[in-house]
Amino acid sequence: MESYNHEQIEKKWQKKWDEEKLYLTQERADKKKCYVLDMFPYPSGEGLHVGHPKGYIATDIYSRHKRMSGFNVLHPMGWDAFGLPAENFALKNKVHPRVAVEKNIARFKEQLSGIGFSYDWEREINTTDPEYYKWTQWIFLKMFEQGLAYESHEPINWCPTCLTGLANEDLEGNECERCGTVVEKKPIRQWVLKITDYAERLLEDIESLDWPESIKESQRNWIGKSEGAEITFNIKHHDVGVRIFTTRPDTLYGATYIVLAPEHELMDKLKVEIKNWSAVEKYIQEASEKSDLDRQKNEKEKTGVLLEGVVAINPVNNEEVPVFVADYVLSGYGTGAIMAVPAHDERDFAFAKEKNLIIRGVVVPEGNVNPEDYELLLVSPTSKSVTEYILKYGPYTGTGYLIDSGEFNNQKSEDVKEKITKKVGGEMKTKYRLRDWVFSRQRYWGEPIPIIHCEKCGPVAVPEEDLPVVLPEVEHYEPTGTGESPLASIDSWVNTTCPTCNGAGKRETNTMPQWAGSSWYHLRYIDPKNSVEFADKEKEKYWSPVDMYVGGAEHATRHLIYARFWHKFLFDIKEVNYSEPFKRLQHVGLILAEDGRKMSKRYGNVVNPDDIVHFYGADTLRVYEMFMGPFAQSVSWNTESIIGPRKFLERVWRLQEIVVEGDDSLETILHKTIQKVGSDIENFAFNTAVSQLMIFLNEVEKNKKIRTSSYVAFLKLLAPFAPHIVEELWEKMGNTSSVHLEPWPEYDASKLISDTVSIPVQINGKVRGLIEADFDITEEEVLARIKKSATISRWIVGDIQKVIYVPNKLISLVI
RNA sequence: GCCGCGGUGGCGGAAUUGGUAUACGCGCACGACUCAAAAUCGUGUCUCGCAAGGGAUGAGGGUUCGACCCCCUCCCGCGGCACCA
Repeated sequence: MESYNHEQIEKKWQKKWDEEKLYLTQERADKKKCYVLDMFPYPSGEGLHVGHPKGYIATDIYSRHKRMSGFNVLHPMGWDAFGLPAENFALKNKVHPRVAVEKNIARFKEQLSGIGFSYDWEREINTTDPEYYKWTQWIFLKMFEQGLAYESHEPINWCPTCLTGLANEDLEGNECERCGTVVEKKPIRQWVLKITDYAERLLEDIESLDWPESIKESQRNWIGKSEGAEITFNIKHHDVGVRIFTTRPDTLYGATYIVLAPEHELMDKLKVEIKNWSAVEKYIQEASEKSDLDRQKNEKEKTGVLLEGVVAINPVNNEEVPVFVADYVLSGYGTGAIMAVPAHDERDFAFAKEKNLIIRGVVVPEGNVNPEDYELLLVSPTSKSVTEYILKYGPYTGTGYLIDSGEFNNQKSEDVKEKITKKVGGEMKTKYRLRDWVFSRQRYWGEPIPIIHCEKCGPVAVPEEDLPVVLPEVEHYEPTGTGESPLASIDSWVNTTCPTCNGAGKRETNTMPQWAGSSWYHLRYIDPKNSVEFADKEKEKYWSPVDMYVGGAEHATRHLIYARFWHKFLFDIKEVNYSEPFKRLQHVGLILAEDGRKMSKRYGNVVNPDDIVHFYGADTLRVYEMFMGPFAQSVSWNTESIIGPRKFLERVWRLQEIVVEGDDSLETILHKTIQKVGSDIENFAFNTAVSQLMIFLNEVEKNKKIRTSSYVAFLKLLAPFAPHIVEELWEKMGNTSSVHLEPWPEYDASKLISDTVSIPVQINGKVRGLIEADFDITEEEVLARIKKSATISRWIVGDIQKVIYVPNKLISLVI
């Protein structure tokens, strides 16, 4: 027997599979489909490190297993090549982004091909291909048509390093997610997508998804639903009122002042009324200059100014209350105005204390109160005593029974929210934290937004037949920093005619963000070459939705929200059949460097998969990465440990020497292995699947022989994990077609049970011995055997009071 | 602060979801083969103890014949949200 030469074997089969187009996918009515998708990579200049393929290995194993189990599997790959990373790389290396991307893709592809993935490369897509982004632009126009894409001049987050506007999702705290620079607020014209129209559905449908709880939770937090009421406080001697938003209308009787956000529109209208306008104006000015960072730093410190001469009226009791402007109220949320209830809200309490304002409690806590103090409340539930209590302990933000609330006294706070709102003519309202998606970037390397600006007609959609609007060649593609994209300087491209009136028009020069192309790419794989329609309806119906989606958890509140939003929109305009794109999602845990840090060129700790493939082989790499630990968990790479999987494959290689005809001794373990490997793959528990394969191999070696049929079954179980070595061994058995087209072995449930069992004997909760017995031994027999055994029965001192027998598992005696 | 996930040998991690804790692998130690080394194979490897036994799944309590698993109170790590009314 020649020794295991991984390099030769792997090259041989990769070439052959490719030539035979083994993994080509077509729609087939006779088979159930399974769509297995990886989050496609940005082809960055650094190339793949050893962590990138982890997810791809998992989906490859999953796909191969599904194929062998009779499914028609769609398993494609492509490139998310627009956006800042690609552009920044190009700028740094002084090459055109298009050239850089082409080069990087070639490099990525070469690296991937060495690992033996079963992608259908005929469906390869690239978001920067005009034939691809034609449809990205098309979707944008459909949204524009429906009023979901609109122009806005609101101040947005601006990264002073990347020189572009950003969406909320592009921030980490208040830093640019790309470069870590603290963002500024900048008022520039921009395109915005109305994702907030979908907030409720995006939230509701989370429940239907087979996704990790942590990602679902992140999305719920990101959408941030809260239910409350909008209530108007009239302003004395004035015909306008202040519309406030509160989640606690039940505390309306406790409202002792009103606060407006500095940017509130009422400020201008009340200008003449406000006696101390210069002070107020100064405060507003200062607030606008404060960065978000300053605001957060001084979270505890509440600042604000009283609007002298302005008095609001609490609609529930006609009480006159003062009005403040303070930056602890945010203009972007709710109505930008609140009623302040210092007795029952931390922030209002802090502000009231600072400014010495009235604090009036109207809700009595339910339990959990210092008994002495609670007595104070119960004996005399008056404003005074409650206020004393609150001053002593701080605000009570829970629910309870109302006091000092007129007709609502003694009712539970939860029960009166709607009643009180109704009484004052307010309205129950639901608010979301989610903001509309700032969709324009002032950068070169992105999809041009297909809009033409006309002085007469306003923004006009580029007619569908004129798509794609191709990104023009440009001499300088560096960002300008002016709020205009580099495209603005190409007059010949910018100046065009208005499609509506044929007058002079100017093209929109902003481009789309990084996330545009990836928001629908899962659909492009279904019909990757279609240039006449978005996607063939029959094909879409056949493949949709994605059955298994695998990628990093860092996309929880970015790509995964955007893609759900676009998909729902496409569902609404009847382009797709399902309202959710990704039925099941697994997230892949990072592979960290040996030093526990992220792998990065910067730290010089990158392990290149090419080296591992060359030295240990792709099959070893695959088995190792799956064996390292639970799939979703991060683990540190450890080149020392990779020897384990390598030795395992070498031992598998030697197995061919001990294949015999007729030997039944491995039946039970074989069927257990078939069962466990299959269910583990389905559950993404690859580490225990590999471990079970190792256990089986250990048993075979102990047995010193394996019969042909068991060997065949074992090879098939290993095939998804180590496709090359198995294919070689399969061929050596005399087979002429690929093992990867073979059916997955089935297990026989009756053979899972071994003839004998060993039953631990517990006496008063401690294991005192083992009873080796035939399967299905009765309780009486076990007890008899215990009595016979001196080493066990010596522990029985006194009467047996209770016997718990779990058949074939355990017996427990209580003395 | 709120929410979610987690904490098991020297290391990565198993444990059929309440039934022999530490599978599988790495590392380490010893042995075989060898002139020698590598490779390979074998044995051992949670801890205290000569042993009989005892103790241990972040800490402490509880439920149970029996708890890594369920309940309560804490501690630590990771992730999301956070002046969102």
